[in-house]
Amino acid sequence: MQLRMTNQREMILRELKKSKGHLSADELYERVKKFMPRISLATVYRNLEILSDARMIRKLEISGRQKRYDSVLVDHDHIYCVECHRIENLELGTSDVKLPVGEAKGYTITGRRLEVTGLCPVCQKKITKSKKIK
Amino acid sequence: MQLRMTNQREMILRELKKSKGHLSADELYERVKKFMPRISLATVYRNLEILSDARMIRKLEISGRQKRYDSVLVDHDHIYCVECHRIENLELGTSDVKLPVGEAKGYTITGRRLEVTGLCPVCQKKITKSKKIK
DNA sequence: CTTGACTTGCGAAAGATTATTATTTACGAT
DNA sequence: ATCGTAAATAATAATCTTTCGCAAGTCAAG
Ligand SMILES: [Mn+2]
Ligand SMILES: [Mn+2]
Ligand SMILES: [Zn+2]
Ligand SMILES: [Zn+2]
Repeated sequence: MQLRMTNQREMILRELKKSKGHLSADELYERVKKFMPRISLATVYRNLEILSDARMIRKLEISGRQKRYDSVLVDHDHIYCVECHRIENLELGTSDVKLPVGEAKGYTITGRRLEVTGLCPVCQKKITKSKKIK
Repeated sequence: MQLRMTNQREMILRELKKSKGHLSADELYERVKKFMPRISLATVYRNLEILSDARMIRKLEISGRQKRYDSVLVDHDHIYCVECHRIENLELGTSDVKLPVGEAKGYTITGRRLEVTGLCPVCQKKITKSKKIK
């Protein structure tokens, strides 16, 4: 099977890269629709699947009900705001995480998913304010 | 609001603890149904939510479409087979993972989720066999 | 026994993703 | 440039997981 670079696929890829974020399929759909009003949500899903199979993007398994997609291909971790569900990249030095490489529990290890959870600066402020009101 | 320990709730809790695994709501439903044929799936979902709010079990945010529930309350991580989706506990020493405590990127850190991915022993064997056939 | 808060079972609804299908399109070969 | 065809699209239906709404049931306190 050979990949064709259709207008839709190109646009989806471009918008994901442009955003620098971790968009869900429907967020991406809303953005792409600005330029291609007739595109279908299923097309966005289909292409995100195809593009991640082709290792041109990454599908993130992350907290929350919706899957998110990342245009950054190099390995990295994420930090997640438990309040507003914002996701940001987290660059950890090699000394920060020492994981069993090779094997553990008889498993052949292929990777890891590390998600640090916390409160983002914006949500911290909101909470501080709401406490003052009380 | 006070929790009542109903038969259904007790059974759900018992079966989750008995399994020692990381069951999804519908897996648990199937098991409980053996003893309580008239129980509703919604009751299982409702109680899993209530029990995890009450910190009697933990709801896991992990790879896969379905949420999974854990009867082990102490902090621990997981290892996940990318082939058969089995999930096992992973006890990592404090020296294994050094994460930014306190804050990073302006976030107030509240926790972490670490998921090591790999191939379980069973799936390794299966793959080795299928290669031999070729 | 009566009251009222907590629960249940059931069906419907919601939300996210995938499948189906008729039609269109990209692109290598002619 | 045109053609043939496999790949892709739009629209829609279907599926899967989880939650919701509500009438009926349960239980503890008074
Ligand atoms: Mn990222
Ligand atoms: Mn566990
Ligand atoms: Zn936030
Ligand atoms: Zn496996």
